[in-house]
Amino acid sequence: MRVSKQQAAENREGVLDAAAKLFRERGFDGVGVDAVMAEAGLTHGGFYKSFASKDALVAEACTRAFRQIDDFWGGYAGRPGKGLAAAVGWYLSRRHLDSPGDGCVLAALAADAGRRGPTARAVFSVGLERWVGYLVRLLPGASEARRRDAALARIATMVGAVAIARALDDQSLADEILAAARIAVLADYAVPEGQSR
Amino acid sequence: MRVSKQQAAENREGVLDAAAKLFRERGFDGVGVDAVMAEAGLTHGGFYKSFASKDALVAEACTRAFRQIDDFWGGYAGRPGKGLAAAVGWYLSRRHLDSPGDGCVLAALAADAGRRGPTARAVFSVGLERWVGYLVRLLPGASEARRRDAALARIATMVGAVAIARALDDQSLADEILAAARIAVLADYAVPEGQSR
DNA sequence: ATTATCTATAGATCTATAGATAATGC
DNA sequence: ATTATCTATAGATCTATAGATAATGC
Repeated sequence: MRVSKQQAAENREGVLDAAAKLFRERGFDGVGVDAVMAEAGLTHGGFYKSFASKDALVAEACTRAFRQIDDFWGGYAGRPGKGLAAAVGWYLSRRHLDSPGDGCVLAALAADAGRRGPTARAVFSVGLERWVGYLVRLLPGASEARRRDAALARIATMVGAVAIARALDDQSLADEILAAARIAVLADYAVPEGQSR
Repeated sequence: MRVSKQQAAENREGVLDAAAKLFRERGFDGVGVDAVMAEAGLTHGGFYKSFASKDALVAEACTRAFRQIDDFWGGYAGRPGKGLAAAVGWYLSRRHLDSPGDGCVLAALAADAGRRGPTARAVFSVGLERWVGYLVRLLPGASEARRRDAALARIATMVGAVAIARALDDQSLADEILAAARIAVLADYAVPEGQSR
């Protein structure tokens, strides 16, 4: 019943992976500690040897989920121009909609995070700030301040579009809002100056 | 212990008001039937005389919450030009952030709705479509199709900005994303042609 | 007599803890 | 001997139901 120190560390990682996935799929209140442990292939009793509380798990699991944003947007942040369209294309896609457990933590859990305490909210503040940094690098524009505003607004558009599209029963309306968001996020940036609108 | 037919109808309305408020504040999974009934000043046992299930309550409470969107945006939809800035000004305000129980149902519950069944999601589809209708009337623009795209994207921006801002621990970052969304939502529309960007 | 609400409770689930178990690591 | 995990369970909470209660409405 006891495993090696390394295996125990791997198990802890597995719990975090399971939590990061399940929370995004069902929300913080929709997933119990038992479900997370079961997803990780463990029994629920051992949970509190690794984590102080469910709240601590929430914070760590979100930190982990934000790392996927780093990987994705950070990966595009080096390249200019075409990178933005490709990244936005995936973000505002049906594929992203249909895989919340592996998708953007903000689109899946921003409202849930708003109902939690300072610990989880701090993770979201730091994570958002990093995403803004990557996006600022992808957006051409005059001043740094303007690019920062543009990045913040575009993140809001993308996150809102995915969250809303998931809430809809009407698939064609969901596709419409994704398409409309794509146009708004790429307009004035991917398209040469003065060509759009 | 029994009340008049009229009083019973009023009690049912009170339960829906309580649910519409509490769900937006704590999420569907964060509020039990008992809490809703207590908020309405009733005991939980009587709940199932009025509603078939919690799911039925969720759907009806969201329908009620969407009616507030009708009142607010529908009220502005008649007037052109200046109405948009005023409506957006409230929507993207600290006051709205701080009163989720009386605020936009999409900003508070879109992600939650995405985890529910077709009944609740149908309410969101119909409610969103109505909001789009009001906003299309507020947005000048060339073709109907372009105005519809603009309305959808701007709804996504507003909903995303409020949901994200609520998730943040950092108040100044929250204010920043609200301000950035304000600029993005009003640009090219409230500002005379060619003057912005 | 009907019925809106209340009291009480069943059965499930959730967070958290206690103690047992058995393999690791000194 | 230490400790990672398991079994078992406490105490709270959640959805839903059953039966009692008492005022309405025929």
